[in-house]
Amino acid sequence: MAWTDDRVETLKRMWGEGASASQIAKELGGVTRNAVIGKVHRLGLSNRNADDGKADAAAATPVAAKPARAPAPEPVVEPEQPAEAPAVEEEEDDDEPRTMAAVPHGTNVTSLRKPLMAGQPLPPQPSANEISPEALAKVNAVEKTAKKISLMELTERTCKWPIGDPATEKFWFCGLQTQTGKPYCEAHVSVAFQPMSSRRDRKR
DNA sequence: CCCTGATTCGC
DNA sequence: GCGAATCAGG
Repeated sequence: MAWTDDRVETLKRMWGEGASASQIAKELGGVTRNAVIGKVHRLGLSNRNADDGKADAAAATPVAAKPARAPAPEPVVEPEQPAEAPAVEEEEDDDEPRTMAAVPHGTNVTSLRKPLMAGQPLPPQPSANEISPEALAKVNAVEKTAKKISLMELTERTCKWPIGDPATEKFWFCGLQTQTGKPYCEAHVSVAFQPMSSRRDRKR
């Protein structure tokens, strides 16, 4: 695969949007994340420096300009952006055979658009519903052994099932290994995706 | 273990 | 210029 203008453009865009090298590589296809990183560096957009070129020689000489002084705690105001907070929901393939098993008890689906900033688009919380008791028990058991990872630690292979109250400190994600492609671990998949068959084998 | 970007260096 | 291998970290 060659770095066509088109692909480079995509690379720049995604990198600018904060996508990871592997994500970009996957998007482009035919390249590895190493290739992407290598290209990123060659393009010189690895790190965005506010000032480039003829800046302070002192700042450009980290080795020599390293006083054994106390590291002056400068309030470095970095315009860092959380990239995309809603890492909970994948935006790509939205054609998953998901069948909302249970919407939280009294959740106003219509009014959880902007007010809630702590909890992003959250998957359905388990509630006493028509979910197989076994699955629920399973989940409860899993929650005890969950890795309890934070939002930033979520990856495509970590269970994104939220545990606890997003408005509280006691909030984390399951974090166990996902089942494969699924956003949740096995236990949570079983409660998140209902086998939409209520009475499958009826008369046939 | 999973992941991230950074760097090196033969091609 | 390219990117696999490797490094260094979370």
